[in-house]
Amino acid sequence: MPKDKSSLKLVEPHVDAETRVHDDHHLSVRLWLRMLSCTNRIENFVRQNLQANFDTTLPRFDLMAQLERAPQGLKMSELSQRMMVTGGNVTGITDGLEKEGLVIREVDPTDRRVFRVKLTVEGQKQFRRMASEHEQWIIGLFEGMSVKHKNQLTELLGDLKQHISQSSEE
Amino acid sequence: MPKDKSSLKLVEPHVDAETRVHDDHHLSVRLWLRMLSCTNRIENFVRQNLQANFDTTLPRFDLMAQLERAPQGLKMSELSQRMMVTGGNVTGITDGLEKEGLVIREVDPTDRRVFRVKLTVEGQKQFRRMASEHEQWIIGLFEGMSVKHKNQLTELLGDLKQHISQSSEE
DNA sequence: AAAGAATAATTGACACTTGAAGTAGTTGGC
DNA sequence: GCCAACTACTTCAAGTGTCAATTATTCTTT
Repeated sequence: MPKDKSSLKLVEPHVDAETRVHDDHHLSVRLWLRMLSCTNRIENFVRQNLQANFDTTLPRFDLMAQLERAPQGLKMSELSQRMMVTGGNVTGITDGLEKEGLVIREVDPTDRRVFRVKLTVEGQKQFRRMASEHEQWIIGLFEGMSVKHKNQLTELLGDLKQHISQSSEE
Repeated sequence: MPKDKSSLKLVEPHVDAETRVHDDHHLSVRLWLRMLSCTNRIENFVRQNLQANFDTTLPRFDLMAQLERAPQGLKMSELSQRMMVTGGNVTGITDGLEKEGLVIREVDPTDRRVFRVKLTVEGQKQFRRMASEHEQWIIGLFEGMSVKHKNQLTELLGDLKQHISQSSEE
């Protein structure tokens, strides 16, 4: 167990080496746990509202949201990538939505391995109804926070996202 | 209330009074999506590492983490609350861990409805091994970020958590 | 053109998650 | 004491998620 991590970061100069290491280690974990906790709360809130008000689920909503901003349709693999889930998963969710007539698989004429998934007219209608309520929920959850703080938070998370991409791709 | 249908999209910057309000509304949604994206990436990273290095899962790890800081054991309902998941879920995860001898259900002598769930000695050993690696993963993911920014982020998320608690409890 | 590698999507096995319904134990008012 | 309401936990069905294996198609190489 390495005790010497002093090379890690610059820290306030008034603490001794041991405390510095200790604090620095736990700082990241604490931050992560807090982030997770916030996200989970919001996610649960949204999930419950989607269920109660529209009898649908977050993944379905997510998939439809991706399609809404891609009117030309998306390949299954593109959906998988954008939703950050595996391909097998996308198959299942698409099956469900297609069965309800909200989404359609169209064969790509240039490559018969590919499906282009699109929102149906019905799907567009339903999504728009959901999206505008969804926006209100989110605005409500964040309304206790000033615009300035929201911007700060957005920016910090942007940085984080950059750094993560580097660290986790090997 | 805006009849605007493009609620989830990022909008190109037209700059007039109307659009500014519009953007202001979208600020919260954008923030939320970014937060979700960061959390998902980290969570996926941790999940994969837990699977690859310890052949276990995040929920199992989570449950054991809760027990580790409660040596007197926890009731199923307490676990459910702390992990922010439903009771039925905790039953399943506990079943699995108990079957592997990492966790044990002890009957509470004062109330025969409740179980006190505890880590076994074997469970403690395994958890400590996992926890110290887990900490390194997290530190690694966040190491691109300065201590100052980590502190800022932690504080902003703390505020957010407060505000959310108020908004989402009715 | 045929063999082999690569890509797109699906399938199946298993784990997690919720919500609703069910079982067992406890509590409080009569 | 008794019974209704409440609490703690489990069970079940359906949806979500992963990974590994499979099928179908396209690309590459010869």
